[in-house]
Amino acid sequence: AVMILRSRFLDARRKRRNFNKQATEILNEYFYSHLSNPYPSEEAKEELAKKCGITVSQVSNWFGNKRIRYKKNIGKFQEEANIYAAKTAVTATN
Amino acid sequence: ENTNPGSSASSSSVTKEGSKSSSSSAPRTRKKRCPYSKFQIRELEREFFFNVYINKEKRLQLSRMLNLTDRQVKIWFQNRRMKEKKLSRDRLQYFSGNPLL
DNA sequence: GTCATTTATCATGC
DNA sequence: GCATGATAAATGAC
Repeated sequence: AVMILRSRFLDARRKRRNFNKQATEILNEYFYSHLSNPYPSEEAKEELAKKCGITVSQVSNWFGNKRIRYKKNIGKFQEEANIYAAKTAVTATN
Repeated sequence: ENTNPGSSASSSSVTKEGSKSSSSSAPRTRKKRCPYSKFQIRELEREFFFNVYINKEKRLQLSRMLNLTDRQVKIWFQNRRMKEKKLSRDRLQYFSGNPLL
């Protein structure tokens, strides 16, 4: 029984499960409100991880994937960018 | 399986890439990531089991046997140590009171 | 040496 | 069939 669990998490790697919608909202909010420098500090990562209910490593993975996939095709994310830009436009005026 | 451009098994390929180009062309294109073969991984893991840190002598020996550059073997061990550390962190968090499941 | 990262690849979800 | 999260090579800061 324990052995099964152990071998389960050792390569728990690619048993991918999508994040819930709320977590994705939080991550996208941060990403698009820091689009000029989308590199959260270690402290910011921990806070995001806590709010999203995921690990810090998962936060790092998400930002890594997001940065390169955004850069690779900005047009595809334009609509998404506009949505979150309007939602967090306040930060620019602070 | 593993196509490693620039390194032939039998030829006496010299240390580095030949084109240092006195014409000062420095494109320095990033080397394309090429996944290693099953055999290469097995041998690397075998050595990693004995020694998490590999010395220069065994490194050169391994690189020749696996048809990889000395730098590739060195970097593989660096990445492998980071992977081990991450696995330890995951293990720790899994067995303590933070399942996050 | 570590370590955050970039990039391509992998494996899965849907 | 791509979107998405995680991992595997490769680079660079320090």
